[in-house]
Amino acid sequence: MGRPPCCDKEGIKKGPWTPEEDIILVSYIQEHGPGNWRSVPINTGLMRCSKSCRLRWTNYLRPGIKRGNFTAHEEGIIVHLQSLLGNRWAAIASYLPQRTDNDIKNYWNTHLKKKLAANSNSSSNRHPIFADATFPSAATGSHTASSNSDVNQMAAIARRSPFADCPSSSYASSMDNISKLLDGFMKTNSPSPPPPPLHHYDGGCYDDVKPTVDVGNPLLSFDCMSGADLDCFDVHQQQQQPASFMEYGGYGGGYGDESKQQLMNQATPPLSSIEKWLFDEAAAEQVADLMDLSDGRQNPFDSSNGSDEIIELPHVPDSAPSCLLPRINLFDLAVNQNMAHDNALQETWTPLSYFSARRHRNYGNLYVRHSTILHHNSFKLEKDEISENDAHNSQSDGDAKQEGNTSKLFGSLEAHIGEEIKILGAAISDVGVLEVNSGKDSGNQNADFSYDISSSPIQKSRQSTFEAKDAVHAGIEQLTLCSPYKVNNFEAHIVEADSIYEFNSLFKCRMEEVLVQSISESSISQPLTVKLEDESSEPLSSDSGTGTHFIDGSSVEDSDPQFAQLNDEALVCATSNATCRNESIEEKSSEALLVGNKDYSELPNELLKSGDPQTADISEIQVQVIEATGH
DNA sequence: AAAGGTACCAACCGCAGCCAA
DNA sequence: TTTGGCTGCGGTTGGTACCTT
Repeated sequence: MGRPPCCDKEGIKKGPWTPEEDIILVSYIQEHGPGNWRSVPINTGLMRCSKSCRLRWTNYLRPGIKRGNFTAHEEGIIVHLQSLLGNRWAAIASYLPQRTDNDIKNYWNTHLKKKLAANSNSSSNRHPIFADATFPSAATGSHTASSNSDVNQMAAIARRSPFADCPSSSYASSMDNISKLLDGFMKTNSPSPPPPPLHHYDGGCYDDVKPTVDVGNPLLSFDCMSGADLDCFDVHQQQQQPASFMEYGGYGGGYGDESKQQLMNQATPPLSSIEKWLFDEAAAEQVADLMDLSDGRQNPFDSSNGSDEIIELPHVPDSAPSCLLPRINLFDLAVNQNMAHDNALQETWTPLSYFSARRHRNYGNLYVRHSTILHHNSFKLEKDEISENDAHNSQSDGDAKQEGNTSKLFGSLEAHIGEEIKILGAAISDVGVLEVNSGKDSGNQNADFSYDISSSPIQKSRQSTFEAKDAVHAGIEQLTLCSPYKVNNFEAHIVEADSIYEFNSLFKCRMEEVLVQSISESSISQPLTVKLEDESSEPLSSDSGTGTHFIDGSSVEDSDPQFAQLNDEALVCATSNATCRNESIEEKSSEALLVGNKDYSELPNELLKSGDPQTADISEIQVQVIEATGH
């Protein structure tokens, strides 16, 4: 009868997860996919219950999660949905794919609730948009779940929202593309079968989720209840809503017009006006503004703040100091080996990971290609914390050839990769837009672009720079990411989006996937200790005899494979060179890979000019491959 | 500088529904 | 049909960092 217990109660570890536990879990899920949580602690050796593993993955490790720094738009959505749904955080989270229910719940309890309470004391300052609205009062139905005063207040506000005045949204079509992304990610990275038709993006890339919009969904029942009053809305606009919008909430996931048509032929519930308003960014921002929900915090990674300052990322002990260069090169994390090195440590390692992505910012007329080498020194092997058995179990599927490295791996991972996840995640969380395709096809000419890419400088430069090489998906923007260590195979991940905003979402998701993948694949399957060549050593590439390698590329496409080749050569070298593995790495000078394009020489200068001790020495900059084109 | 208070959030707890054995 | 594990969900707690006095 029943199933065997997922885990014994005794010996179960509680409390905060350690970075090495995270890595074990991530690498396991990377290989097997999420689900079957009962087997996770058994197969990985994690002393955690399955529930804890699931929560850790769902709320923290899962790709595509955006953490912290809720935008005013998100705040508006949360407030509005909370007023409609009550404390149904999972349902609310389903409308914010990058946020977890736990995160939203915490944010509500710690921020929004207080702001609403404060706002309730000054309700006379309500924005005219509410005061003048004549929205029907249908939301007083039983589906308005919450009973607290905050909710009632917000429900009252919601009832008076001016849906009809809001322009159409691009938000929901983002969900459509995220579904595509999800599908692509499943095909590419998971051995699991493709998801069944009724899936929608849940902020992660695997999870099966119940359709959010169903018969009992208050957002729909709302309209049903208030149908008599719908005449006050722009029904025509509703009818013209793109199919992708209709797919939101579990009806999406298909590719192309054919799939969309099929989906349209399904029993798709009518789009409610409240949804239109809900997903409309402008409207949500209005809500946020008028509710004065923003606490004025400024996202340090938000380049829209107009700052050109170099942002220092939190320093991780024993790890490489990092900084961000807004508007210039968000992903080039400058490294100072000296600061990171600790001679007292007996075992050190230097994983050479290549994190490459192309990214075009729509600020400053710069097209920047980002390549980062994360260079670690002096990582101590914490044998007390991670047993060899743990390490072995974490690789239970075999990889005997890597067995000699496992203890080193998990010892080395320590806090650093975990922190790296956070740092890069933070950087990823507010990056700009990647490549933008220029064309528009006839099929999309009527698409309601919330951002007119045809008039953007991005598009113009895109035409001159990338048109020849990249596949053209007319009418869309296109993002191409090169997964680390797969550049030679060039598994390009092409994501299509209908707007700049979608690109942001998709890019964030994809980059985090790439990051996880790079950790799982490169750090685990690749040797962990990479001896960097100093200037007197044998060069890694025949391109250079000095140890400094020049990638001569006239374009991003040219330099990218060269860079990857050099990177792979470095790894091969480390693999074949046994002396690279277990010796303490003494002070090694770095190699600088400089693009042979004078236009790229400015970033190191920027770093030098910065006066930042962490970045001032160009010899400490591992790699700078940057391209600025056009303009 | 130290102590106390507060804010934040990751993680746990417990419940309910689902479903496999 | 029954049993009990799995999963999703919302509420709560405990630890840590920050702030105030």
